[in-house]
Amino acid sequence: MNMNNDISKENILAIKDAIELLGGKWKFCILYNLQKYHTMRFKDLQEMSVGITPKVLSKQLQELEDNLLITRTVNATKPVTVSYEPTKYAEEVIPVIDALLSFGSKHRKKIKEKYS
Amino acid sequence: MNMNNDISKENILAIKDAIELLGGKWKFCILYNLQKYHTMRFKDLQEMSVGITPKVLSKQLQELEDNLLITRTVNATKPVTVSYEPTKYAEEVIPVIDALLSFGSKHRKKIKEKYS
DNA sequence: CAGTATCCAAAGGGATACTG
DNA sequence: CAGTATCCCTTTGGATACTG
Repeated sequence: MNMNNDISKENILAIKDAIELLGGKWKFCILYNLQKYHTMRFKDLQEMSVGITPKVLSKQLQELEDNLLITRTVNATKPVTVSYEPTKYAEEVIPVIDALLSFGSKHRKKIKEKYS
Repeated sequence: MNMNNDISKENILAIKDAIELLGGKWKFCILYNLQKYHTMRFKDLQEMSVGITPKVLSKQLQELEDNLLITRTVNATKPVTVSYEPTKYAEEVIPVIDALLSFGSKHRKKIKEKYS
């Protein structure tokens, strides 16, 4: 098995990087919501990501911000609100989300058929 | 924020399902290699997934098999060899792998530029 | 060759309560 | 509202050694 070519190795590294960046239980869902509604507040995201606790949501958002995928803006309202938005760079992730969504839907149908 | 529509909820569930199925550190790399070479032995996969231990590889393969994404075939050679192949159904995952690979490559370039 | 067995460390994630 | 603090549990994955 000839695996001694750089392209394969590069590709493997690219996939690993992407997964490291976007992996975990929540990030894709957060990005999906932000792409769909464009701007959301902390509370909105918490309600939409059913089951997530504030601590976990906070951490996911910080990591996404660190990776330049979202921006965080504090609004001078009373009480203070914070809005999150996807960056221009985050558009690069849309194809991944779409593909994941498409596969997930097919898979759910397949499972549904199996047990009906 | 109007999130009370079933489509959004369904989509979120689909994404969560897909990630649950394919998430983790190795599965996408394994599937990438299997799509590329079509058939691989345990040892090949271990060498290509640099750093993976046999125990972990074994578990990933079992989970992929349970989810109907790969097949496992024992060959009556001496010593015994085992070959893994992607199923027809696994073709549904290719778009996800491609998108992930594409994003990962762009991201690696972006990081490389940043620190050069 | 293709795994399994055992042990262990770290990361991820959740429950609950609290704060500016 | 938008988090943080603390505590804790489970899952994931890795090291090492061993087997048919």
